[in-house]
Amino acid sequence: MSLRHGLLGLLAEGPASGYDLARRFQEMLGAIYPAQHPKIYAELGRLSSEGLIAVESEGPRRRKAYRITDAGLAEIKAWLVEGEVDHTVRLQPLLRSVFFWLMEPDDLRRHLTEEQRFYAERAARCEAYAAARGSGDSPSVQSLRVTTEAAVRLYGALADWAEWARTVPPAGDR
Amino acid sequence: MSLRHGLLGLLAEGPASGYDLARRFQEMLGAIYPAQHPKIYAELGRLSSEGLIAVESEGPRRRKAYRITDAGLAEIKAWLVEGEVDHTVRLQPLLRSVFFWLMEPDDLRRHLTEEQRFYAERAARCEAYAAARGSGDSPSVQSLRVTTEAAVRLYGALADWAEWARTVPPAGDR
DNA sequence: AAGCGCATGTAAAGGGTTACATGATTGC
DNA sequence: GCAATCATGTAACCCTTTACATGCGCTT
Repeated sequence: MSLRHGLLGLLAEGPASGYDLARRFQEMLGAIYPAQHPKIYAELGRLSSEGLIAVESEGPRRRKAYRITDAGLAEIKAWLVEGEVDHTVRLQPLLRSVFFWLMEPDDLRRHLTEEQRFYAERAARCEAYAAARGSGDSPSVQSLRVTTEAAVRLYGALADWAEWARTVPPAGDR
Repeated sequence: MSLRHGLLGLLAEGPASGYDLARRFQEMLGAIYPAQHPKIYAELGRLSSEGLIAVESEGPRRRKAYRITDAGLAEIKAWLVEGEVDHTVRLQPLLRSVFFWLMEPDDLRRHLTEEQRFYAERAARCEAYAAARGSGDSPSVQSLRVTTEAAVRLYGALADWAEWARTVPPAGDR
């Protein structure tokens, strides 16, 4: 249950609506922690009923902007320090790689080329995203750059791996 | 639904029981694709009723060993070539990093030190696991080494990132 | 007035974890 | 005989995604 704290954290930067938060989760956090709008609206409802966030304003098109409350700020800060870190990783592409020996060499090469392209593109996108808010110096932007750096390294590592895997196994083993 | 194909893939190496598969998922795939036994037994039941695997033998303690059928082998091979690759990544530690600016510098340093230690240890474990089956040359072992390489690179990248993040932001920003 | 993007939700289904439950065999 | 480990399963719960549904407001 970290979406809860993810929303609190984003709201700590300033008020936002469910729609805003969904968009940010999609374009900025989609690469590291995707979340869809139904989950977000549901969680916002729960957070609000618990007093961790509150409706700040109602706008056109029945837009509801939430702001974080003192209790909410205390909650996210406590979570960051005391909460258990969940190190779970679940990557289908790596599971697939366990079974590469079942693939025809040609298919495998194609697959790895495509994977490499995909990861390189993601890494580039994350880098571009970071560059876009280049000079911003607020604490939250600085944190975001740290996150982006992680994403770039992560996807870079996977891209390099895919390239390595494509060339290293001496063509057609099996 | 990739657990299904994960099980088929492991059974392609040879017959195994649910217990065996659960153990392998825990010790070898736990770092990249964890799965618990209830899910595994349930999926084995489904695969079996669909004729993709079959009970090979019943042993002591009502152990049931499954083997993959021709249909099952065809299914996993088709999946590897035609199946959509799911590139979803969901890493709580990276979500946390978006909110580093909400932490006290001391707490953050402690956190990053612990993270670095954790990832370095995981990388080392994966490396050790690969070294343990060092000389094996069968196709499936070779694939496993490719997977392990990915895991080592991945966790290595995260360890490096944590170390970098700890030192780079000039001590106490905010 | 038509169409797009904003904005919020509900419902159903799928995927996964945790806790509970049970029993057989082996080694001490 | 006792404990540990092998071995399988069920039930309840939680989390997440996909599909469905609706309506407002702005632009052309």
